[in-house]
Amino acid sequence: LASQQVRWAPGGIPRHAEDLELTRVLEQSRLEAEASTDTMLPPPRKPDKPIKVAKIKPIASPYTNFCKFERPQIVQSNPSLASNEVGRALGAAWGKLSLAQKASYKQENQDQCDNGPSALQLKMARVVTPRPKPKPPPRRHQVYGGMRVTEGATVKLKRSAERSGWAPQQLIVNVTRIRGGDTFDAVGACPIVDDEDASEPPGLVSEPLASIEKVLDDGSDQDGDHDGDQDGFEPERAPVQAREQDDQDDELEPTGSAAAFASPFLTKLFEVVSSQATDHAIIWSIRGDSIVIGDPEAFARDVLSACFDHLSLRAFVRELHRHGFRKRALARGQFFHKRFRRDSRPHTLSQIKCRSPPSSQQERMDDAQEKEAWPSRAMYDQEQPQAEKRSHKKQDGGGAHAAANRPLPPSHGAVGPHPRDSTGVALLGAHLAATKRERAPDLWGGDPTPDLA
DNA sequence: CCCCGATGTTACATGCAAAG
DNA sequence: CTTTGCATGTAACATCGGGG
Repeated sequence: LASQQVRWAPGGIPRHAEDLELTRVLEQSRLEAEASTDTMLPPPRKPDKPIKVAKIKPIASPYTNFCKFERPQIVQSNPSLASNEVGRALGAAWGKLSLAQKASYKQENQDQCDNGPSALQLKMARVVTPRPKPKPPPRRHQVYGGMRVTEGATVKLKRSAERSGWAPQQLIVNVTRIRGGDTFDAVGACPIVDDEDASEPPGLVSEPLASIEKVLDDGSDQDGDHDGDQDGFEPERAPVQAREQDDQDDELEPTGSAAAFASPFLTKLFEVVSSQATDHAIIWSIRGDSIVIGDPEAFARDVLSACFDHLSLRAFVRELHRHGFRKRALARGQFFHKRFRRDSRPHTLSQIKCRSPPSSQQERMDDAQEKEAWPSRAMYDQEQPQAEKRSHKKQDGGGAHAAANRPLPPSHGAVGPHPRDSTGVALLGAHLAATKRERAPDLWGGDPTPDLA
């Protein structure tokens, strides 16, 4: 068709008879194609894409904030720069900043977490239109005090001052759903206290313990057959139900002498978290399924030195990891383990196993024999991206980035020094390590940590 | 429309080795 | 066995162009 050099008049109308013939042929083939598709089975449906798991956004780094703010300005002043060149320019500009200037971006970053829009964000709002933030999910409140609560009710909550050490505060919330146990979801909280400075935006009633002060407006029936009973939850019976559940647990898993094998570290940790004397430093989360180190400095100063002999905060975190604890996403200083809960029993703690490196002679020999029996084991450990070992991470090994860092298999002659050493990356690593030591110390690890103990 | 690459930094997770 | 230091890997951040 292209060789026929069809000439079309403006408006798409062919000029000559040959063009008319061509049009007729094309139209006929179009009609035939349509007719054939009518009788054909529909094309096979594309396989459904894997369901994307919502990712929780971590805190943006100071450098990210810096780029967010500076990138538009660099692009505006140098429109000819490619995107990678802009990134390079950003890196150069970041390197020229003093520690104080970098810290200011970190401060902005912190503001972003604590107090809503920061000065930097407001400044950037003129450049980039921010997306509307999704409505925050209802907060879960723990209830004690034995007052009956129904869905739809408006209740007046009182923060527990004696446990949290915070100023007592009263709030009005709407109960949206009875969760069972001793918690319910609540929205629309607003402060009703005299202290105006203690105001807190709706929906941000958070954490520790709250007790029901008064049911202001019970939105459902009063005869007791409210929706909350669907879960079998009766707030005034909650303590009794908890005891009954504990008894059932005991029947299923008799304690026996198992408690004697619980790790001393876990036993101490459980005592510390449960003790009210250390509530200023470490507490249970509101659901009782994770520990919250609210004040790392106080925790290191008052708790670690007293209860964990010469254990620095960094080592404490490492010990948590060794026992299988995980950090809660987006929650600094909050760790959880499925068996380590406020309502855990001693035999439950004993089921938490500590991961130890092969320390004994026999274990070392076993390890060596295993490597000898299966020489590719070491290669497997290297070849297998850690993302595959960690079930919660991506399965593709990080794409080209991981492929670039992945060592060559032995068949490619990767015997002797680590391949990184031959690529100059080792020098880069040394440089990074040197620059890392110059950073401000971080109490949570990674950087040189003052041994507060 | 979607995905990938490029850019530098940070936080986090984990393995290994050494010392006590 | 405990504690610690060091090394390493990975994901995430924002943004644009290019390719399928």
